[in-house]
Amino acid sequence: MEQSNYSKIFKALSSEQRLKIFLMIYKQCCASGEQQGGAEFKAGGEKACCPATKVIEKAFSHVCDCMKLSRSTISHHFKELQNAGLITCERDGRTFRCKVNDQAVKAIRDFLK
Amino acid sequence: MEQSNYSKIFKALSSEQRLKIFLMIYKQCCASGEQQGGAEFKAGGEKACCPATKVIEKAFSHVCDCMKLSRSTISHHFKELQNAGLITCERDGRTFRCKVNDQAVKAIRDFLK
DNA sequence: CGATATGTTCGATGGCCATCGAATAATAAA
DNA sequence: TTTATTATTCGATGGCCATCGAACATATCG
Repeated sequence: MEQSNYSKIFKALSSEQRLKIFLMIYKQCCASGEQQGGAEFKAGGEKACCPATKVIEKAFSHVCDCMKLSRSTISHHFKELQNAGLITCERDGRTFRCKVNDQAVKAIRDFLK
Repeated sequence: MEQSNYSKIFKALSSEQRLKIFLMIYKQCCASGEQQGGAEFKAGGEKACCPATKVIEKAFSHVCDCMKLSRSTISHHFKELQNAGLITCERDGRTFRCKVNDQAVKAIRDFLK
């Protein structure tokens, strides 16, 4: 992966709020859990953890519940994470499906190897 | 490592120029090598590669030679990399010693583990 | 249909930041 | 000591960006 792509990824994760959102999706649980009670993502009713390929439903709503940011700001952050290639999202009716991009995860893991 | 620390690291690496500088130091060779002829860092006369603990001398000068940025800007970028804990630098007379911080490298590698 | 819930888009705003050149400091060489 | 080299600091500037609220769009429910 090219340097400019890496700087894009790092720029996307350089915002503390956006990093939190990304990790919420990545871990499939509320990143502010330790401080605020640990509301968890429900992935199709399960309580799964860490398989990056898993599709998260209602990601947007859950992030809204966990973070004190306006909806428009959160929408913006989702878009930035998509633009950096970190996640892919898709709407179906009122459901917002979302998953982490495996390639990006691999790229991050391969950085400094 | 805490999320806020990670966002600091990622912020430092989110600038394409700064990422290039960091990788120059990390790899101990000129990051713009492919495009511009590959002037190399001389680490005490050797032609070493990738041991993060190695101290690089005259890092500042070499970066100045490799990049088209003013010295003040490069000085600023070195400072930002230090503030993020990615490198440590030290002046001794006219020599500028510099090395990558192992802990930071480990933290980056452990991200998403 | 009307009401409610859920996301998106837009314009504004305030703040941060990459970059520069000039001035300064510190050191080495002549 | 004078000069040249090298790095830091400072102030200015232009641009990007995180955030908000309002308006709009879309979909579900009653």
